[in-house]
Amino acid sequence: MVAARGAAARRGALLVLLAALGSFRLRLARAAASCPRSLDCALQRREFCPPGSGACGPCLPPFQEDDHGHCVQKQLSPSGRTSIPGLEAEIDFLADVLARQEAPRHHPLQDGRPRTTLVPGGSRQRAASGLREGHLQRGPAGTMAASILPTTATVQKYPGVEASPIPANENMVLGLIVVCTVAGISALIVAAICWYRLQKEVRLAQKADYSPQRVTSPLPYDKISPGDKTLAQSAQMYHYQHQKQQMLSLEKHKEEPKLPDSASSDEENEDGDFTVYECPGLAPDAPTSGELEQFAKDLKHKRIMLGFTQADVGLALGTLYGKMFSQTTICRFEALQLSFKNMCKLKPLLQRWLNEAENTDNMQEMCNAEQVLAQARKRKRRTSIETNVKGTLENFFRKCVKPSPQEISQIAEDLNLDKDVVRVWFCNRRQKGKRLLLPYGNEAEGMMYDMNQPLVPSTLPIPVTSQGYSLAPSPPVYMPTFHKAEMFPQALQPGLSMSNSGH
DNA sequence: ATGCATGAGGA
DNA sequence: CCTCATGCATA
Repeated sequence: MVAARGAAARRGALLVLLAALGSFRLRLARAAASCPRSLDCALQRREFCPPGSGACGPCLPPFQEDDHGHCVQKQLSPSGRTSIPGLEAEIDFLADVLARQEAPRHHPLQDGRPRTTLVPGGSRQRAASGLREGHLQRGPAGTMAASILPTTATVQKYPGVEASPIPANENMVLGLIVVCTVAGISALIVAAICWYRLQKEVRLAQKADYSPQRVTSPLPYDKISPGDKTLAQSAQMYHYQHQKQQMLSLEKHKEEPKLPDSASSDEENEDGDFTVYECPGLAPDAPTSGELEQFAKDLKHKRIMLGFTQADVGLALGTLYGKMFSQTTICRFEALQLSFKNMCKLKPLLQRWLNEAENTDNMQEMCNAEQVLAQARKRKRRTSIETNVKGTLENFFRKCVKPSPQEISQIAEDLNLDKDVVRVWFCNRRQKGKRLLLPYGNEAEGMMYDMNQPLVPSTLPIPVTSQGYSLAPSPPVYMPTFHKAEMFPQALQPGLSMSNSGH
């Protein structure tokens, strides 16, 4: 049984590695697309240069720089009159043959150019070497290149051979030649394209394959690539993560600030769920709202420039600092949708990641995979609440943000929902409301932060961030007036269910 | 990007 | 039971 588990675990680890590899390639390709130069260039420098900066250096042989400073493949460039020397030579050759047929006796060669030498061969040679390297993907490209190229070669001979015995049908021969030429050209082009793709793949694969050996991450577990070891170590990692997390959270005691003006003064004391101010002293760096926002924007921008996804970042945080985060969290961070306190807590980590990601060439810290084994518990299936029901809930929420258990039961009954679902819905709705309600008005009265930054009208209750997403979209954001809920004590009589449409 | 869910920690 | 931080699943 233990053996079986080991084998299964190994399989799992392998799968995960494969998946990671796949995503890594994808990312590379994505990043490459944004690189104004060639993929080769980027790979050589092991980074992708930002568009506009000429940091990539000159284009490499198979590419050529165009007017916009992009590296393009010569064959593909539409204006590229320099395209494929081999092709032109072949065309010339065919033309010669033709000419010789038409006027065999007259002027054997109109010009003295020795034009038979075909191609310096760059393209084909490279294709061959590419094939040699790429045993993995040789399938389609390999067979194509192998079968098509010889074909063109043989085709070229035919005109000469056939044409002399049949001098009469010159038109036919001409047509044949044209057809063959066209076929040859297109075959060459296809082969070139295939070769290019193949090359790309091969390089990516190589890069990805080498990477595990170069990885050096601060954690002791990162040599892990062999299966079993991975698992054992990830288990350790888990403990480590939790411990570290707890330590982290212990050392920070910043509190979420209350939004300064809008909401009247003293409601919501019975629950005290807003702690009013943050304590100034304890945060290591106490970012201001402006800083946070700026940082979030920065992070997003650079992350994208570097070709990472939000999930990558979350995973990388795990391998870098032992605390992993989901795509969701990174997303919410970038969108400033976390509580101020939460933002403050996450910022240093992300800051560190950003530095790391910018200044280091090994971009695969995130290839670690441990999320699999963390998946053990069964989760309640997500209940999807219908829109109209949601509307009703919203109505309830407007009247009372925190219904009592009885009220919750009542609502649940009315809406034919599970009580827990309703409860959780209210919890989440409150959470959301709070998020929307107080963006980052952290400058609690005492400390006015830098006034030179008109970034966010953080004193306003309406969250409008400079990122352009207005957080008050179609559904009118119900600013929960966090009153004591006494206005709605007995409101939940059975008959009250609005839209008494019955069920 | 978001909606519903979980779980820790706090009364 | 709540809040809060966070995540899976999905729109």
